[in-house]
Order: sequence, then C-alpha cells, then structure tokens
Amino acid sequence: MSRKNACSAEEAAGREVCTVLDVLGRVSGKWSLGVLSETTRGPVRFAELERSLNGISRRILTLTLRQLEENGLLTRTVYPTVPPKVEYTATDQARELYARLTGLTAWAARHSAAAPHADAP
Amino acid sequence: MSRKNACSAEEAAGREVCTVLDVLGRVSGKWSLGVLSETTRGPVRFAELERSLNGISRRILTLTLRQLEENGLLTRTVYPTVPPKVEYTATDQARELYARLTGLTAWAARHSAAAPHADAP
DNA sequence: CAGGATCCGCCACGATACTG
DNA sequence: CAGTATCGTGGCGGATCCTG
Repeated sequence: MSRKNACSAEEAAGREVCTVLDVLGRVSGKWSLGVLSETTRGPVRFAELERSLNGISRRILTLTLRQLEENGLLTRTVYPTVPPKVEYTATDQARELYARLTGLTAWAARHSAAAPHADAP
Repeated sequence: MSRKNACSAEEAAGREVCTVLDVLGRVSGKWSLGVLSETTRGPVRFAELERSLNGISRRILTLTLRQLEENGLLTRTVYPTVPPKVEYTATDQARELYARLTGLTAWAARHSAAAPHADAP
C-alpha cells in the first residue's frame, strides 16, 4: 500500500504524470482493485471480502480497507450488534474511478500482445 | 518493477480486475509514467531521459526502459556511431494507454478530495 | 554515451496469535 | 465477527564502480 508520493521532482511536463501517479497510488495495493470490485456490487462484510479475495490476509485486508476509506473510495458502516457487523461500500467516486480503470481492458483487448501465451482468435 | 502477476485466485468476477492489474503492472515502475511522458513527445536519448527524470538512477532507468520495451510500449533504436547513440520512442499502443491514464486526471479534478489540504473551488 | 554488475536499505505483503 | 499486535520475507529502488 504505497502511501507517500511527493512526486519529488521530475520535470515540468511531469505535473500530469504526478497527478496520475497520485490517483494510481490510491489503488496501489495488491488487493485494492479486488476490494473495489466487490464493494462496487453492493455492501459487503469484512468476512465476505476475506473469502471472496481468496488468499488475502486479515492484516492486509484491514490496511487496504483503511487506505481506500481514507481516500474517500469506501464507506465504512458499523452496526453495534453483539457480534460486530461492519459493511463496506464503494462510494460514487470509487465507482467512477473503477469504471475508468476497467476501461483499460479495452486497450488490453486491442493489444493482446506481450502476454506469455494469450489466445488470439 | 513488478513483473509477475499471476492473479493467483480471487473470485470469478475478478477476471476483469485481473486484466486491469496486468495492464497497470506494465507501467508499475516508479518512473515508468515519467518515461512514457517523455517518449510520447518524440524520440529521446538515454542521457536526456536521465536528466529529464531528475533523481532517477542509471540502473532503474535501464530496467524501466527494458520493461516498457518488453511490453511493446517502447521502441529502442540503436545508432552504431562511435559514441553510442540510442533513442527511445513510445509506440502507438503506449500513446493510447498513456492517453487513457492521463484521462484519470479528469477524475482527480472532479474529486480533489482526500488530499492533505485542497478542495472547494 | 549507454548500460552491465554489485551491494544494500526500505517497505509492501504475508503468517500467526490475541482480543473486544 | 472484526479487527490489532508482532515478526519475518522478497523484491523494488538507490548508489557506485566498471566497460564497450
């Protein structure tokens, strides 16, 4: 979960790059996109995410959720029930961003290249 | 420069996520976007990049260039002159991808939120 | 000038145990 | 159930030195 991105220097034209870097930094975690994918479909509980994202550890899941929340991409709702219940939902901003990101698959489709094997009809 | 992204598991809906992850992985380096930014403007020499991207080390620059080249995002042209001369240029694929990525700044503009200070026009 | 070879520090990620 | 607290690890990135 990369946090800091001061965009320390680069050149003048780098302002744009800097912004892009910042945006990508907000979903930089290995599982961030997976979490967004799940939470975009509707409210999801912690344990659900833990199962959906097969292989993620509790710690990383927590950190990822916190990061996304900090960046205004996730809404955390706590139900003060006796066994705790917490739901996470993607914000509108997150949905927009996620849409733009999945839009990259269009690019990937047009250039299936460089892939280890690929398919190619 | 993260290379491997087996997208080991996740869930079914994760295919999309997997693809996005793969695309982002191709420009994952700390300086990859900076390099793309420069090479998109036209052919650039190694030393030029080294200066433009202030703070980058020779090794990382080389690795970044190699990665981008491997992924078909950069064209490497060697001129067999006596002092070596090598030029790097972004491919069309790279320009397309870079355009989509800079498109993220639009999103960032609409949600200046979460930034340390800033917001409210 | 362009880049290979080394050595090293740091941080994201992972595995596990414990708790309200 | 939903986390927090600890400890360990791999690999990216940085600093140099050397060469065709």
